Amino acid sequence: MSKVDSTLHALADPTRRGVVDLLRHGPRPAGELASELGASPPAMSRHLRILRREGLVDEQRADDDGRVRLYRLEPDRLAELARWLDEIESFWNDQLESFSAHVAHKPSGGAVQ
Amino acid sequence: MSKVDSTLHALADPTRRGVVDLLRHGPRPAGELASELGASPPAMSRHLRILRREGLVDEQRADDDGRVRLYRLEPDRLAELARWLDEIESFWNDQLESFSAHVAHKPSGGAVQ
DNA sequence: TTAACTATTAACGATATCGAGAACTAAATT
DNA sequence: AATTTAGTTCTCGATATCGTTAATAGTTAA
Repeated sequence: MSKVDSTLHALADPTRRGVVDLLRHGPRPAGELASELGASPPAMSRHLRILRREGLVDEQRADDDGRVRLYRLEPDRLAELARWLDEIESFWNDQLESFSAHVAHKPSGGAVQ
Repeated sequence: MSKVDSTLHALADPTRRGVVDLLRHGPRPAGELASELGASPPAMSRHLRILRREGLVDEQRADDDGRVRLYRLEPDRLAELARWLDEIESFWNDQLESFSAHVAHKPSGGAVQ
């Protein structure tokens, strides 16, 4: 349903998560991603296609060498995922609060920890 | 490597993510989770076992009826995942900052947008 | 214009995942 | 004690996923 589903699916693979980890520090050519993560070029290409399809990365040819394809992180989907997690956490904190309020008879501002 | 991998794998399935979404609002019996998400009891049981194995949920028998197994969210793993995303986002913001610094010659506090 | 290089796509086999139905366990009800 | 209820485990077949090898496209270098 939500786009978070497909984002999670894309990140479920360790190689693809490794790509995201590497791209945090800046754009990189597909070949470097492959060699650093111990994946064959075809395998990496497939992973990159999935990440591209899910909008997690973006591709662009290198200025100085048209053969090289630079991949860079596209953080919007990750931000969505972060929002989903925040949502869950806020609900969770509400529950903890109401629980401690129940116990301590102090409706707001109780030290939950 | 990291525990985030297995967490993502556990959340990759839409049914399992639906379970997490439902459990945000409070504990629920396995049967309710199954019927609300349109999964057969055996299928739901398998999904719950995976979520339990990855530490995302916890199970406990109901006080008033020992047949019922209540599942509740265990948010630690989700918090780890949130931290991983925060890490990526902070790197990303650093990059945006250094980029805008490059452009605007003002190292800190520039409006990135 | 060839040859080398970067990367992608295609075809195929191995492995993993998932759901459905049957059998089983444990607790409550009668 | 026998039956019903809640949930799990087992087995099996269908489907999806992933990696490897081979072939292809586009770009640069000789």
